[in-house]
Order: sequence, then structure tokens, then C-alpha cells
Amino acid sequence: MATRRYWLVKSEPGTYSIDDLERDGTTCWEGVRNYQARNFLREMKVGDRLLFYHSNAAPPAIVGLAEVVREAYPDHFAWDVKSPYYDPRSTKDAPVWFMVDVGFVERFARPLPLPELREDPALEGMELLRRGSRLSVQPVSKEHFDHILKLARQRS
DNA sequence: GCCAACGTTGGC
DNA sequence: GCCAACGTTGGC
Repeated sequence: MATRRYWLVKSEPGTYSIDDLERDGTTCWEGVRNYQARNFLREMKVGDRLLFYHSNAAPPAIVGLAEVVREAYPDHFAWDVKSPYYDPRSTKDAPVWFMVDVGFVERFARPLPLPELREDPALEGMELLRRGSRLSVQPVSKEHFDHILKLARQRS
């Protein structure tokens, strides 16, 4: 069996929040329109863990945990002219964009705000913390992932 | 609301 | 292939 991998995915809470995922149980992760992020989506395996990050929030924060429940398949929103994610380059015969399905695992009792993460030497080198980092789907090392779970469970 | 950083587009 | 212009992301 392949080793489980770890990722971080961003979502604006006004668009889709961890509370929405908790309510829905599972959802399709549509709308990724960046090639590097897409390639990471396609590497995901069922059971991989996802840190759920709220971007454009005050403050931005890692707010919970999700898991991959279905591996990459074509993002049909790209075919829908009425969708904000419509992209005519993607066709049913040759899909360009993909999505996975994700399932709710937990909402952290203590969200981890970005400024706090930036100050943590144990997270040095994490993609999220790189200056100017905009990647909405990114791999996370096991060391960083484990540390973040530990932080989420600490009493403040 | 501002703007830095980044990815993409398209002229040449 | 270069690179300027543009649109978007996302922190602040």
C-alpha cells in the first residue's frame, strides 16, 4: 500500500468554508484553474489528508482537516458556459481541468492563524508561508503536517 | 481598498 | 523565445 500523502487546499470561506464541508460531509473540489495545482490534484489518492485553509479571511487560517474520497476526474464545470469556471479549452474528449472529491474529517477547535504559523520555526520552508505563494493546492511534508495537527490540539 | 507577486497571453 | 501588458490571488 502506498504511503498516505498530505496536502493543503485553500478556499475562501465566503465561497466554501469548513463549516460548509462539515454540513455537506463530502464535496467535489471544482474550479482549480492552475496547471501546477491541477497536477497535484491528479496525484492525490483516496485517504490522503488535506489541511483546509481559509484564504481571504481575517485572519487567514488553517481551520480543519479533510480527506480525499475520490481520485481525480474531469471537472465538468469547465464545460458549463454559465459557470464561473467555464473554460472552452477543456472538452469532454480532452479534459484540461480535473477535480477530486473530499470528505470532512474535523474542524479544529483552535484555528491556526497565518501570522502564528509564520512565527513557528518548525514550519520553516512550508509552501504556504513562502512570500507571494498563491498555489491553491500544495503538498505538505509529513513533518509539517504532524506539527500542525499537534498545534491544533494544544490548549491555548 | 491597496498593491506585491505571480501566471498567462500575445505581439514581435 | 523574449518580454510587456494584463488579470488574478490573497495578505495586509
